[in-house]
Amino acid sequence: MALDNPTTQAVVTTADKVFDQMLHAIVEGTIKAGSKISEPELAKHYQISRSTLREALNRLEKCHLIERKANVGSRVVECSIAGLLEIYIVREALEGMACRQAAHNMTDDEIIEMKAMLAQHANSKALRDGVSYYQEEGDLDFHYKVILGSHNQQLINILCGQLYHLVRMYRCQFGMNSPRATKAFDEHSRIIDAIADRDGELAEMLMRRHIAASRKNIENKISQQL
Amino acid sequence: MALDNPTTQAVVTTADKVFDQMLHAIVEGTIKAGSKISEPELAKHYQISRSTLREALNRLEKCHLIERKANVGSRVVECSIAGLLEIYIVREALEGMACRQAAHNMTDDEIIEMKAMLAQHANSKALRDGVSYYQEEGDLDFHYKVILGSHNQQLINILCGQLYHLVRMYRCQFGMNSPRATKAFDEHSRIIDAIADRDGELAEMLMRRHIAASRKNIENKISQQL
DNA sequence: CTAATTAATATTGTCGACAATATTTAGGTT
DNA sequence: AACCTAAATATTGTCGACAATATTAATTAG
Repeated sequence: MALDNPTTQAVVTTADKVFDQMLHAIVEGTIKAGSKISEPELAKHYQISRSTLREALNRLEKCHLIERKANVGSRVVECSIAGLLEIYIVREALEGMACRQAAHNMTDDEIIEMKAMLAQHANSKALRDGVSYYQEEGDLDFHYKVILGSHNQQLINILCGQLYHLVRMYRCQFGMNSPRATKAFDEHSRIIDAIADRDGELAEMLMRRHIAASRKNIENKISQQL
Repeated sequence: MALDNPTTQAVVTTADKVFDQMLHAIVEGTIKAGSKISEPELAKHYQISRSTLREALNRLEKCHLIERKANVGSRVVECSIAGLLEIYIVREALEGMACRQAAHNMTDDEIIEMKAMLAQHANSKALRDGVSYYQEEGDLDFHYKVILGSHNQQLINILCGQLYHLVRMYRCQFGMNSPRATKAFDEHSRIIDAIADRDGELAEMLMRRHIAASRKNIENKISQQL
């Protein structure tokens, strides 16, 4: 899968595998949002002991994909509009800062690599045809690279390690294919330019606007539906 | 304890208690930073089974206080200057945004309560005498209130749930009592004013400067020591 | 028939033992 | 003596069973 998380270490233990499977299942909605998680049932389903399952559940909790109450159990998080907007607020702050840091800390090679990636996106059939590819994988790839470029392990952990699974979940469940594809591409280009110029202040501002625009796009859609 | 985390739910299970004890031990350095964690040894020390201990370890990992490698074990995180600066970068971004949100979302009552808290800090003996109290608990209390005032659950979780334990750990281990006490107090006052004026943009800017000033203060200290 | 109380059931929390993997120690070869 | 190899040891991962708590069902009083 194209946007495999560079921060996720190699999957070795069975708890890792089950975590991976459940991650996909939750993100894609196979395990429904808001549903209660039955440990005995899932343990039987994955053919593992409850201890191992609970280990996997702990990692899902780290990604904020499930919530646990003592002596009661776990539930998959709900996907609400309010929750989505909350995430966008966090992303605006963190990715904005990541972008500023990337402008300071990215190596020249990393910048070259990023430009190459964007050029590839520009040529990609999917972008010309429609919105699908770029919106999904390409967009996430771009944001990933910027975050990694910050060279700030805390930022990387929070954004790539936990928040992005939630972002993907929302994208899957709400089926986001907004008409911002080409516009977003242009914004990405300008962001890279700012990073290449080592202009952290501008880079942060552009990234924040970029994310805020997506958020407002959603807010508009919602208000229209009412 | 004055700055008990409002997001931490009631401690009911034994794993919770052990988590709490280990949390304090790590923050205060009783369990040394960078040290390896022996599951059999600690399980014996706390008189619990390894399963329960591992449950506690999982929560510590969620706070980024320990790091685990598959089939190898857990280590307490190291406290490096670089790591501290990374955290300040994240705080600047997230608390800045939290402050902006607080300006939008805090209730009038919450703002009144905050002003009262600050007035109390101004009168507090500790502030007049020295730097100790305000730097430690008062400062954290202030930041907590702002974060909670954002009414953004994601922000609250990340900042209060995980990042602040690390911040406290650094404060304990590096023994931070900078000469910024009265200056910081003034900055807090202006931030609250901005929130009361519902000026989110200014509130964010002031909070970011406030945190950036702390970071630069540390950077200066370090460069002097070299 | 409704509501509260209690009994029955199911689920989560905790435990100790075994299996798989890593680390250390001992031994042998160059 | 240094280095690689292999046995021994210790540590982590996984399992199934029991205890504690919550949820549901049954029973009884009003």
